[in-house]
Amino acid sequence: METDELEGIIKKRNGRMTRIRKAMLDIFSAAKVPLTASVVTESLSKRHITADRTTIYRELRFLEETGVIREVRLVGRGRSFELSGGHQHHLVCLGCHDVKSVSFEGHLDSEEERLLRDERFRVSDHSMEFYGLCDKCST
Amino acid sequence: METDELEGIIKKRNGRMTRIRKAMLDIFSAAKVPLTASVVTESLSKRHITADRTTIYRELRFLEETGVIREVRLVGRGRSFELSGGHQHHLVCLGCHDVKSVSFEGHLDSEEERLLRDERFRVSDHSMEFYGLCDKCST
DNA sequence: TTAATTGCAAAAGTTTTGCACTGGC
DNA sequence: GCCAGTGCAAAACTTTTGCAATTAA
Repeated sequence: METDELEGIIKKRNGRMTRIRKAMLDIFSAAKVPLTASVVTESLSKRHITADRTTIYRELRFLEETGVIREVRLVGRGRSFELSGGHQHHLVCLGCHDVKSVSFEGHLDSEEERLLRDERFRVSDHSMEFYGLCDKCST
Repeated sequence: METDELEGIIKKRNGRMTRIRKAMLDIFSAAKVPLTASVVTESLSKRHITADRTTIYRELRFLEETGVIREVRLVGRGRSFELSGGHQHHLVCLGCHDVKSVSFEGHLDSEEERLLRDERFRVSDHSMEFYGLCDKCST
């Protein structure tokens, strides 16, 4: 998603482009893996921007409600978020706990159709994570 | 997994069959969805068994380390656990927040082989969750 | 101006740690 | 009797709430 596009979404919600919000959008745009609230706080510090915990959490909720970011849950990690665009899946190393985002080359459409037919469950989103050992840790 | 089998696993770890541990094994065996620490505490109460929070958390860790249960992360829910045997996936309703466990009829073996080949990542486990609306909430 | 955003204080919820006591085997 | 298991108190960590002050538009 482009920065301009993000700003458009936020303006529709009567959102204002504050220093903290802009920095958080930058941080999520640059992130290659999902970020927790505390990691976002650290990233802001590196940019010499201080923000109260409360503000971070409120902003995360705001960005999630506007659809800019989405929540990700990974075993062994705290609640985290990533940019909504470009649906990512994750490789979580059980050795070094590193996370890598990857795109899934398979397709789940037929499975989602089956769930609608058999379970009467209308899928709108899914998550898929792989746990195991990365190259460094597998020896 | 059979109860006898579970007891065998625990004995190998020098584990003792206490009232609380036995009750927790029963609770997880009967559960149809992943359980959080607080839900486990409530379930124990219903059986007139009181257990300190500390004990619950220590027991959850013990059961996870012995491989009896595994951690499950679902968006919108706290950290939860389910019995390891019979790998389950989940339908999470975004309307009523109910969870249903289902087995996936597809196959991810080829995808896991691709990850080993292209990413040098050795998959040992995966999670897959579907989010959407259940029958009741989709009207 | 004025409504959205922020910081601060405080509370609520979750998970862990240290230590002394209890209870399975 | 030994040592795993337990409860209690306390701390660490995460997330939310209420309110007054600030600031983008």
